[in-house]
Amino acid sequence: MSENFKLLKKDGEARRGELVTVHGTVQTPLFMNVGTVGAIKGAVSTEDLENIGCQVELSNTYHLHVRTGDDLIKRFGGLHRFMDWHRPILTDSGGFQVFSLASMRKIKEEGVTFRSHIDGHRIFMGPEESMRIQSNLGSTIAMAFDECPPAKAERNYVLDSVARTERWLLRCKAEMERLGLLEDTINRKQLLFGINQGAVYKDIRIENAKRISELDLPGYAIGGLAVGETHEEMYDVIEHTAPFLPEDKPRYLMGVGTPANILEAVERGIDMFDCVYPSRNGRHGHLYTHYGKININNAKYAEDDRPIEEGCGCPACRRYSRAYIRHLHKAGEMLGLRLCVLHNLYFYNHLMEEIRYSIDAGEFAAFKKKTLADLSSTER
RNA sequence: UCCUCAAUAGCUCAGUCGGUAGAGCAUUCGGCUGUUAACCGAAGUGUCGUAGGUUCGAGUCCUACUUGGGGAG
Repeated sequence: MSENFKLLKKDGEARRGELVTVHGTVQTPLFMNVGTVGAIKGAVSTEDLENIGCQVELSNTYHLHVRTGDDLIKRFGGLHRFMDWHRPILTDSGGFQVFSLASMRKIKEEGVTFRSHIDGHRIFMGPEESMRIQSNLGSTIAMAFDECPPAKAERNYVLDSVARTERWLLRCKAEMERLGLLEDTINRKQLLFGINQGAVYKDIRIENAKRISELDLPGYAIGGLAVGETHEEMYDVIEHTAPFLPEDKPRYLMGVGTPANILEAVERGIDMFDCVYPSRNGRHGHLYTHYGKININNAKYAEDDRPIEEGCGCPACRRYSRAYIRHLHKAGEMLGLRLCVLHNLYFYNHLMEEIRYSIDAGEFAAFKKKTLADLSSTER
């Protein structure tokens, strides 16, 4: 049994677990709230996150390195102290930016050269650089530096890319071990998670999963999904790959996804999620409810006196009407964005709580079926 | 009273040499999956102030009128 992860119960392939870290223990399955630059976009404070029931906050290595600088954050005692958030933080390695900033980077064996998206200056990041930055940030969980190939990537490219990402993983592990011994390292118990890749090629995914599992890392992620493939392809990859990741380690599906995606992935043995959807869609006025998504900008809500979702305990639903929130959006008021983001984050964290209860009760399959049906309902 | 400038989409305005109209915003709807995203995309909307005239053809040139801005008295 891993010292950091306790698998409490299985209900089919769905898992209830507990992840123990130096920043506290969190309950899985869980959703991590994406705050790329050390803030959830939409004027959401760490106090808000606590009130909403957020267990883990996620930030980004590349973005914090470019602005304001991980060295500065280290001088503040790390990201936890800098942003005054004391529950776990997971830092993404910058690997996703290899994908999302594809037009401004060049990949080599040593690492990746980026053009800064801020001012165009040259930035080199390889496994060691990513580990050092994440060490400076002092995050609870550091992600391995990987390449995230697009879904449509050709098989031979993916084979080369995955092999390189595996070599990078060994370098990440070595650098992490070295940093863990240094006197001035902020979090010497930082957990390194490896990342499975292989696009939609199941055999590549499986072979990669087997090899990285041998490294006995404290957690493993499935990356490179939700980047252009269909939902069916994504579920298929998860279903066939997850069994080859260690049973006694947390499994994190990176960047996913919709409430339905999460239910399907939990059913296939995933424990951790993150996605920009609740925050980004919130800013864009798209709100999640148990009865489907609503676009608060739609004219039909102009005189709707109901809350976003009846019975929701979020700060927006406890006080404000759809009509008022729509008005705020239309007026370009930041409060409109904020209330929508708070609602969506609450919805996601609350959904995870419901998932955990249902697994505890051994009723996940029924819960999933009912929730999926409700989510596709047209009653708003 | 005279001189002058203007009048085109809901709003603010483009509109070439005369060839039957466009933009931004607004409106309506859609998209966003380890955030380059309070973003991006699509759609709808016109008696071109009114009435005449010139011309094969007028938003465009001419005349009168209406309304508004500025100026003179």
